[in-house]
Amino acid sequence: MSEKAVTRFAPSPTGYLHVGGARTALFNWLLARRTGGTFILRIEDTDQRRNTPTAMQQVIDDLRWLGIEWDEGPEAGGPNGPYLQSERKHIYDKYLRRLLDEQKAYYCFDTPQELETMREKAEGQKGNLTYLRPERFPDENEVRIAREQGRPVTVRFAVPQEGPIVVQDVVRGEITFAAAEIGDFIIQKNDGFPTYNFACVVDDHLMNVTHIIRGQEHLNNTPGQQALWQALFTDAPLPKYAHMSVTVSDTGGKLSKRERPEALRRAIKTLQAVNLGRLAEAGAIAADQLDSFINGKTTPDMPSIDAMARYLGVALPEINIVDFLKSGYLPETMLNFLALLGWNPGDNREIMPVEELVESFDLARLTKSNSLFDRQKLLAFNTEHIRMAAGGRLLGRLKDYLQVVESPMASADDELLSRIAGLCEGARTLADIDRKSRFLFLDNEEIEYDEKAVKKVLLKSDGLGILAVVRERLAATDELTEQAIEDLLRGLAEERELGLGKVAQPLRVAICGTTISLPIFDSIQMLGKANTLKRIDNTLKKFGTQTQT
RNA sequence: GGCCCAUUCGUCUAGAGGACUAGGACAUCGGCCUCUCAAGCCGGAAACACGGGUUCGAACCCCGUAUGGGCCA
Repeated sequence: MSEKAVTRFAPSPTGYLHVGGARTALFNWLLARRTGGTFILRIEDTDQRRNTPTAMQQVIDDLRWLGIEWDEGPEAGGPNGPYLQSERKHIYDKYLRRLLDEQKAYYCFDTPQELETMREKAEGQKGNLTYLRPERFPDENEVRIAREQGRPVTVRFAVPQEGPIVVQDVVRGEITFAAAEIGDFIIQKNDGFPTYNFACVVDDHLMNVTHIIRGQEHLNNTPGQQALWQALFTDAPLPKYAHMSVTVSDTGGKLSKRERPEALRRAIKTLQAVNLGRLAEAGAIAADQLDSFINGKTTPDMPSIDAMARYLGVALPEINIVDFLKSGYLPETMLNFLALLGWNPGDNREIMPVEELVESFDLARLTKSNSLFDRQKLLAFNTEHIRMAAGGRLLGRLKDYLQVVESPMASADDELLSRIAGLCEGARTLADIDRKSRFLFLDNEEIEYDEKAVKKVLLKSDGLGILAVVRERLAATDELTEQAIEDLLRGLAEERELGLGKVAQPLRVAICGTTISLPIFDSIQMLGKANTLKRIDNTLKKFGTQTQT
């Protein structure tokens, strides 16, 4: 792998970066890094309707979080800019002119209805729906007339019809397409902007891209792009194409952003007694918008979806990179896991730090078949990466996370957070750490008691009675060190011939409201004597009258 | 509907004609450990889609079928 690869990631900025896009970016980035080459970020924003103003920034933020840095692109600059296709129109116009002058492309003025008719006719015959090239290409005068008549004006590439088009794919080998199957595709839209198929060919050449790694869904576009490249840049060698397998969802089909709204829709339908008024309010949308969403007609934007899910307390499947961030995954987990979806190092290694991924990466080892995105395995990877990060970069990751989810723990100092993180060995996500520890950062009166926990631990087996004894003994202890607390609790358990759990659990529920927390001895020590006693008192007072069960 | 791609345990995969009694990981099941949740440790079950060839020999090569996926509509 001596050749320095120039690769690119070319998202259209339609929203957050999702896992599929992140994987494409990762593979291109890995190859560039592996070969000491260049990784370019190019924004494909020529579709005027689909771009949202903040979307590019979101994609940039997500890539940064993952640690995928680009050598050329927005904010980074570079010799082949601009890197926003919307700012490159003059370049595409130049190449388009040349194609037109050389009779390699031609204008057409078909209305959508006419196209539809042609299609139906084609379907009736053989089912081969390629565009029928006119015998004579329209001239400028006809273009002017068409414009005056208000007909759409597009430009099509005249795909050379001699011989089959053979694509050399790094992953799949030789793939042959009949030229007639491809059909003259549109390269400039009525709005004057180039289509994806045209712009990316021009840009890839101008940016000296050597390798195009992308999803299999682009395979069928490739012969057309290849023919275009050859028409445009006769002598330039083609870039190497590598079409990766697609990542499919466990719900079937390609992993898609639509899964989150769909999951929410299902949840709303399944849940009993949903207060729709409140729900609409939570999502900051109008009642009729909500109605139309529930009926599958429209989809509100992501913040609304997220807010409604939070209101209902349902967890939506993570799809976008930010979703994983918010669920407490580490960026190195994502990189590692995504890399292994469609690639492997050829031995039994699985958990790998980023540097190892870079060192081991090899295009020849891309997998052919589609793979399913397995969240359980992701969780296992995260557990492992949290373990590896412990004592090092975990602290920084945890702080970022707490900030993002606005945890009350976010204000804690580094020393405390380090100690807490140290007590969370085996945590699967950063959310686990937050969940087990945030009781330390709440006011005594803010504790919410989990109903099941109270029933099981306090109201049964005389949990409250034991708690009262624990309270007295804690009060009588001068200095609550972890050791002192342990001795106290173990002593009591032994005395009563109980397991430690029978003593520790009521205490745990008393101080944090649930049965899940940091180790109890440390918990008490960190909470401090006064708060601990106060919380026990609150608990005894609140549930003391219900002991007779 | 047309074209393209794929098919090894439930899932991700190793395997590039004899090294395969098909290896690993996640999940699952059983046990151990245990103050909770996890984690950890030990053990088990679990796959070459099907049918034809080629070959002394096929998970591996060829052809069909089936299934899944993608693109164009």
